[in-house]
Amino acid sequence: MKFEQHLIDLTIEAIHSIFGIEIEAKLVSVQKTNLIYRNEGDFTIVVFPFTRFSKKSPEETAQMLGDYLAAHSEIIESYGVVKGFLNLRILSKYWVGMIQKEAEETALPVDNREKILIEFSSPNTNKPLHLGHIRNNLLGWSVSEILKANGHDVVRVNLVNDRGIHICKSMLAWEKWGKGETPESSGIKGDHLAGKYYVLFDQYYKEEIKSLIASGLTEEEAKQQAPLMQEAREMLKKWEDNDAEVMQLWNTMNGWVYEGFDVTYKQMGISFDKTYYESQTWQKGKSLVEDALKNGNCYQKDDQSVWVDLTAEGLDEKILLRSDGTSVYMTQDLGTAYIRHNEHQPKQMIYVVGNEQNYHFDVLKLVLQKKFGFQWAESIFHLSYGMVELPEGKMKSREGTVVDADDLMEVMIQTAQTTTEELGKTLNFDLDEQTQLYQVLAMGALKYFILKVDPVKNIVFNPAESIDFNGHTGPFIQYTHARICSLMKKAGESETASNPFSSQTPITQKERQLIQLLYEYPAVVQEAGQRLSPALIANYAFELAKEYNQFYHESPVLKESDADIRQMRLGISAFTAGIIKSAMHLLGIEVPERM
RNA sequence: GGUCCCGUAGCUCAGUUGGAUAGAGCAACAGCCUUCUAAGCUGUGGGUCGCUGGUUCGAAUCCAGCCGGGAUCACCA
Repeated sequence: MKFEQHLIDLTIEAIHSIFGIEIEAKLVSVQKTNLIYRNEGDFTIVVFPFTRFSKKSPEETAQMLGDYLAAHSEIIESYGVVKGFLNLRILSKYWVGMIQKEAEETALPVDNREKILIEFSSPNTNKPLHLGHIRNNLLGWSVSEILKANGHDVVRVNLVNDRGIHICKSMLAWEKWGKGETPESSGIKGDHLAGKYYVLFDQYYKEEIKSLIASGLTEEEAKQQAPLMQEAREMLKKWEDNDAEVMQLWNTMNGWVYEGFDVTYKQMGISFDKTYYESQTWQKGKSLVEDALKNGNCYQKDDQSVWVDLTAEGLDEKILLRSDGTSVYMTQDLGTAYIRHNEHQPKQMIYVVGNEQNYHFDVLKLVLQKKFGFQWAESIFHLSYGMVELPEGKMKSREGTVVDADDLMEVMIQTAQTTTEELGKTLNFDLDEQTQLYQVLAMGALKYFILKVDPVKNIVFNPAESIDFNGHTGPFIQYTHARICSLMKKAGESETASNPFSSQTPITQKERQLIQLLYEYPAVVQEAGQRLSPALIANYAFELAKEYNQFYHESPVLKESDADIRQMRLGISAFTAGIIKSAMHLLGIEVPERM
């Protein structure tokens, strides 16, 4: 920051001149003045570190420093001392100019052209998306938008887990109890249809286990020997052998699921640049492991299973190939990472995956790097996020306590509609506009609710109470934007000022705060990019909207007289609307022009 | 048990490289719509920043130990 730097330089000079001591810039702390003391300054210098050699009290030291700075800098209007804090008030005519220049200098790069791959969503094809996926998808989308805003070349990637025993269960159940039923014939969305049969499988499977246990088997034995499970395994085997009939069923059912996912993703407002399917990458992992076995970086046990030893790295031994030679989750992920890196050569590979898989990614990275010798594995970053839990505890798909993504979004839209109608906001909206608005508000509320929380934290989600439209919410910010739009419209085109901040215009305290906040936006986006944190953007947007609302209410009605002030306020409003729109875009949230 | 994460107001969350009297929203109470959108604004009440010690002029923030909650340590994905 140029402005802070100027004050730091000046302070170093002052210390040298007053006390005859050269100090390091590190010792000088310049910060925005705490809001409580804003009436006496814009910036604050902390003088405690100087008392060591000033041999005076903090107050006296601050006083001396203040005297010097006021005498030697033309930009300082006045200063005040509170304990060891020196508060500096900057002359308005300099303040606006400098803060504007600063913003230009920290402006976001248009082009950083670092290629960054980001994987998110990663669904299974045996059931529809749920609340957990919603957090994942929103995070992934927002982070990728933030990285784009920082000038990076972002590739959004989805990895569909389309093979394995889980989808075979759905297929088997459909063959047994639902043959002939299609999304068209039943009117059920494709992914929900697959999910229906997955649940059905589990029900009958449980019954089988129960009766087997009753006939004297242990629970373990029962689980293994249940006829349904054995049939599912056979089906998986047939799938791996490329059996024509099974493959056809697999293709059909997965096709239904993808159609269903498309609808959900569209409703969520997200999309991908590339979709990978595990059915197309799992073999690569297997061959990588086989190579490592030959090179002695993995080892084989007596039962033919293949392992990797990570005890030297402080982790455990990890299985990579089962005794029957088939691959496990880790094996597939190794292959996928390899293929992806070869295809894109990215500078960084981000995986948006829940924190329950922290260990998995530690292992993945270590194996690639230390055992397979791929230096690029360093570029793997696991963007880990906390679980979404319900008030009753964790969601359990088998107990039917999962919150379905489609259902939740539907409920949100209905709530948006009732709330809006109760307020009588859409009386002169036509039907299309109404539908559009409810959609935008509902998704805004949901997305904001999820994204405003730091990703590392778990979220407790109460479907009935959690999502509101008042207060610290997406709709509040959307509302602020809509109100500005309406204001600008009334003011008329001619008055949308291009350069609102003429240095002659007097500025109130509230206006200073708001302007300062507006110009911080690029820095916030940069930090959000470094920390991969949509929450930073979300909280900034709220603060800005709130600040604007206060400004709006404090400002007297704009009359035709006072053209300068009127012009400036309109300028601030237009500027605010622009930043809100941009910030919300980074969260994947649309802002309506009226609501 | 080992490793990792979390703990801030009744609830949901912010809290910058350590800085001033720890902030919002919700909920509660009291006000504000002849004037640019009241999904808003203003005010009141509400805190042992999990506990204890350490470093520092100064700790919610850094360090150590403990307490509480969660995740993970599968021939599941």
